[in-house]
Amino acid sequence: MLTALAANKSKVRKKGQKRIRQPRFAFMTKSEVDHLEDGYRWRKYGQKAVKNSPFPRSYYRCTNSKCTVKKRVERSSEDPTIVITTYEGQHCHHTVGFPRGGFSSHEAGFAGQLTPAISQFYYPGAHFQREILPSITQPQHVPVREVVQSHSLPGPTTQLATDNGLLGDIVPPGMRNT
DNA sequence: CGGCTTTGACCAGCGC
DNA sequence: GCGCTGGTCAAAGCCG
Repeated sequence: MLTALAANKSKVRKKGQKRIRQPRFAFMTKSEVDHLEDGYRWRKYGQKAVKNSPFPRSYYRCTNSKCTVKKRVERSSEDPTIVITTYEGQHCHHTVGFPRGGFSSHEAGFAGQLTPAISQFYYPGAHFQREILPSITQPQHVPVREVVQSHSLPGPTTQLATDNGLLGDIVPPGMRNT
């Protein structure tokens, strides 16, 4: 890389903004691909190596300018075949035409009304099982929603989810009665 | 040509 | 108070 260029870049830089706490939803998907189609279009804006995992974490943002939903995608350090997708925020729009996948408008609309990641259950070619942990159905003081999805046995993944503590996410009011 | 990915650096929060 | 880590930005490059 050109150092001169890098120096020039640093001059114009001014980022590192606040960290707004938004509702997050974590999903565990057993898949060989990192980026699962969920009916929305995502733009990758960053990738970082995280401490607890040998695999880098990718950061995506919804391409819809009016939509502030973000998502993090990382692989489980214990089972590389498990992809942990964490959604932050809620979509303020329906899915786009699903240019790259096999989504029907009905399913896409359904996903848009619930949570984007739910649509992953319809990921073509994979049979996902959704497992909602007790803390979800019976939210108490901490509105935590933990969803584990896998197209294999949910047992190990459930264990993983709890062990890693990666799925402790806040559920927005509108999401609880689903 | 437009959109998306890559990549390095910056910033803020948190823990020690 | 300092250092570490995570999260975000923005320019350049690549691809369709």
